[in-house]
Amino acid sequence: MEQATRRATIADVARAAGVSKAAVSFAFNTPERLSADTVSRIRDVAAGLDYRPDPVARMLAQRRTWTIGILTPQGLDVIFTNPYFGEFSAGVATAAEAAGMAIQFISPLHGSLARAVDRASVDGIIAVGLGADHPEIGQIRRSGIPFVLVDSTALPDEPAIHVDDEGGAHAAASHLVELGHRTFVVIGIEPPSAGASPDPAWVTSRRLRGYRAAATAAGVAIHDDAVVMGPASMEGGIAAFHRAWDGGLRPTAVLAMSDAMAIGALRAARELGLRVPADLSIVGFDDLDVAQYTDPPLTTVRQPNRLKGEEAVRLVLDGGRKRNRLEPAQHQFATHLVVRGSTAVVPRQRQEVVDDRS
Amino acid sequence: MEQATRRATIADVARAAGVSKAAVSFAFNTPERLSADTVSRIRDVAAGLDYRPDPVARMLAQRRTWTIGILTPQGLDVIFTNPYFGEFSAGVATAAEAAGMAIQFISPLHGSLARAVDRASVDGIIAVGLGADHPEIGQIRRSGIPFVLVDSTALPDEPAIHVDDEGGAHAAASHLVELGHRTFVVIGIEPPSAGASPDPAWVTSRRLRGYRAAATAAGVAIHDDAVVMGPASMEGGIAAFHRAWDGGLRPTAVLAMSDAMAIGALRAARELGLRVPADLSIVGFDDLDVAQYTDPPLTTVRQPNRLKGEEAVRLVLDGGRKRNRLEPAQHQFATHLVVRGSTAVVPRQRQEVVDDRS
DNA sequence: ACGGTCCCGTAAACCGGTTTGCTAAACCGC
DNA sequence: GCGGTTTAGCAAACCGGTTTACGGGACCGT
Repeated sequence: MEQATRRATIADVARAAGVSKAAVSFAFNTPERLSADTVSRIRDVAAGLDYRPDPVARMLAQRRTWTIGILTPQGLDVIFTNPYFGEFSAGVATAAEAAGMAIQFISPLHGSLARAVDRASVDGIIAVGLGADHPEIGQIRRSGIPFVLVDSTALPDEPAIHVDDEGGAHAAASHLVELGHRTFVVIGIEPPSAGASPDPAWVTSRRLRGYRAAATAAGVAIHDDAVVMGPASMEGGIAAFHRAWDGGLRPTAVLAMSDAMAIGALRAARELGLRVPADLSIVGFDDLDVAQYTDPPLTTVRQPNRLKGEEAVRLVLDGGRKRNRLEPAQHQFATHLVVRGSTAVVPRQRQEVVDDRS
Repeated sequence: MEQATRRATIADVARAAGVSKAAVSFAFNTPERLSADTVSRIRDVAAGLDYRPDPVARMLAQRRTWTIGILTPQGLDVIFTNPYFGEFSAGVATAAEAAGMAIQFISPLHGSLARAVDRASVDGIIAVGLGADHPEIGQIRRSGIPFVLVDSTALPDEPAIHVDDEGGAHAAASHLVELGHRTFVVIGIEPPSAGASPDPAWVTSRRLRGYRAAATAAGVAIHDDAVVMGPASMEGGIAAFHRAWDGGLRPTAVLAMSDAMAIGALRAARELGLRVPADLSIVGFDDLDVAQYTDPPLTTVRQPNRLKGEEAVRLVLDGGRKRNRLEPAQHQFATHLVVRGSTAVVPRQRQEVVDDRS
C-alpha cells in the first residue's frame, strides 16, 4: 500500500547522510567546495531518497525565479490561437530555453492586468503591444525588474524592439502602385482598448503612414473612409472586407495589416465571387508560416517574428535598462516585401464590373 | 534621482503600521479576524509603501503555487505554432483563469523532460500525449501531485481525457465509402519517439482501426503501404502525400489524421494538378478553426479541442486521483463528422477502374 | 466581585532551500 | 616545532511570507 509519502527535503538528506544542510546544498550547486567523496556520498543518499530540491524554496532563497514573463493585454485564449503570437512566442521559448529560463504568460486576470502582474514572479518581462505610457508598464518600471517593449513605442532610453512598419507598408503599397492599382482599401488592426483615440504611435498609424506615403507619391490618396478596422484575425478580416464592400467600396487592391486579416479578406473576396489576384490583389503583413500555403500564396511584408522573440529574451537577460552601453537598447528589424501569388496587375475592365451594383 | 529601491516587505509594512507581521497578513487574507479599522489602517499603510506580497514567498508558505502545468514531449517552439495545441491550451487557459490559476508549459529542457518536470512548480499536471507507462508519468505519480492524461491511454483508475477516435475515424471513412470511394490513402501521425514500435494505444493506431473497420464493412482493405506517416503539420502533410504519390498510389480519397496534415495534402494535391474535391476527396481530423476557411472548406472529424482543455483543468483541480467517486475519472468525448467542401462523389472515370462490384 | 466567552492582536514556528562567516584539522615551507 | 595558508564542513542567519497557539482586555450574566 503505497501512499503519497512526503517528498524528501534537504534536511532529510542531510540527516541520512550525516552531514549538514549546507553540505547537501553544496554537493549539488558548488561541488568543488566539498571533497569528492563526500559529494558522491551525498548524491547517492539523495538519489536513494529520490530527493529533488523544491524549486519554490530555491527561488525564494536565491531571489531568482528563472522565469521570464510575456506580458500582453489580450486574454490567453486569443494569444494561443493567434499564429502571430505563436511564432513570436516560439522565438521567445527557443532563446529562453537556451538560457535555462522558463516562460510565463502574464495576461489579464479576471479582467485586470495589474493584478496579473502582481501575481507573476518573473526575473524579466517582455511586454508586447503595450506602450511606454501604459500604467502597468509604469508599475513594472518602478519595481526595477528588467523589461523590454515589443511592437510599440518606448521611452528613448528604454530597451525596445520593433520593426520598420512604415518602410514595410511603403513597400507593399509601392508594389501595388507599380502593378497599376489606384483604388485601395486598407484593413487595419483596431486598438485593444476601443477608445476612439487615434494614437499616432499605434501600429495601425505607423503602417498607414507608409501606405499613404507610397500612394501619395503616385498621386493617389487613401481616404479615411477607405480604411476599415477590426481585430487581427481571419474573422476580423472577413468582417472588415464585407463592411468595406457593403459600404460601396470597390477597390482593385487590399492592403491588410496582418496576414490573418489578409486571409480573411481572401475568403470574403471569394464569397463575393472575386478572383484573387485576377480581380483583386491582396497584400498582407507579417509573413506568417501559413502565408505560403494559402490559395493563392500570399504576397506579404515579412517581419522576423521568431527572431523578434529571441532578441527580446536577449535584451531582457542583458538586464534591460542597464545593459552594456555599446549595444543599442532599441532594436529595429528591417521588413521586406515577399511577392507571391495574391497580387497581379490591375484588371483592365475593372471599372465596368464595379458600376453594376444592385 | 530615483533608484530601484528594494521592494517593501511585509515586515516593513508591519513596522510602519505599528503592528505585527501576522496582522498584515490577516489584513489581506483574513480581514474578518481583525477589527475593521485596523484592517483599513494597515491597508492604507501598505498602499502608501506600494507593498505587494511576494508571490514566491507566499507559494512556499502555503505550499501551493496556484499554477497548473501542461506537460508535453514536444518542444515549446512546435507547441506554440501548432493550432491543435493552441486551441487545447486556450481551453485550459480559460478554465484555469476562472479558477484563479496560472498555467505553465512543461516541455523538454535541454532535451530532458525529466529535468523540466523537476524544475516545474505546479499544483497539478495535464499531460498530453504521454502514455501511462511513460517514465515521467511514473515520476509524477510517485510525487503524489494530481494529474490527468490527455489523448493517450491511462491506467484504468487514473483520470484521463480522450475522444472517440475510433468512432470518428469510422464516420470519416464511412462517409467516403458512401460517396463511392474505394481507393484510400491514410496520412497518419508519427509517434514522437521514432521507435518502430507499433504501439496499439497510439492515436494513429486507434484511428486506423476506425478507418479500417468502415472500409472492411464495404469490402475494401486499406493495406499498410497505403498508410504514410509524418509529423502533424502542414509540411508533414505535404511531404506525406507526395511520398504516397511518388510511391505510385493513386487514391480517390485521403484520410488524414489531423487537419494540419489534411491542409498540407490539399496543397500537395493542388501542386500535382488535382482538383479537390472533383478529382480527390480529403477528410481531416480535429476540426480546427481554420478548417472552415480553407479552399475548399475542409470536411473533417470534430473533436472538442477547447472543451477538452477545460475539462482537464476541472479534473486536475478536483484532485486528480482522489476525486469524487461519483464522477468518472475517465472522460471520453464524442466525435462527429462535419461535412464541408473537400469531399464529393468519386470521379467517374476513376470509378470504373475500381468499381467492379456495384 | 467572579468566572466564562469573545474579540483583537502578537510571538514564534514554519515552509525548504542558499549563503555567510567561522572553526578545526590538514598541509606547508623553513 | 611553528606561524601561515588551505581545505572541508558546520551553524545559523536569511529569503518573505503564513499559520498556530496563546494572552490580555472588554463584555457578560449572576
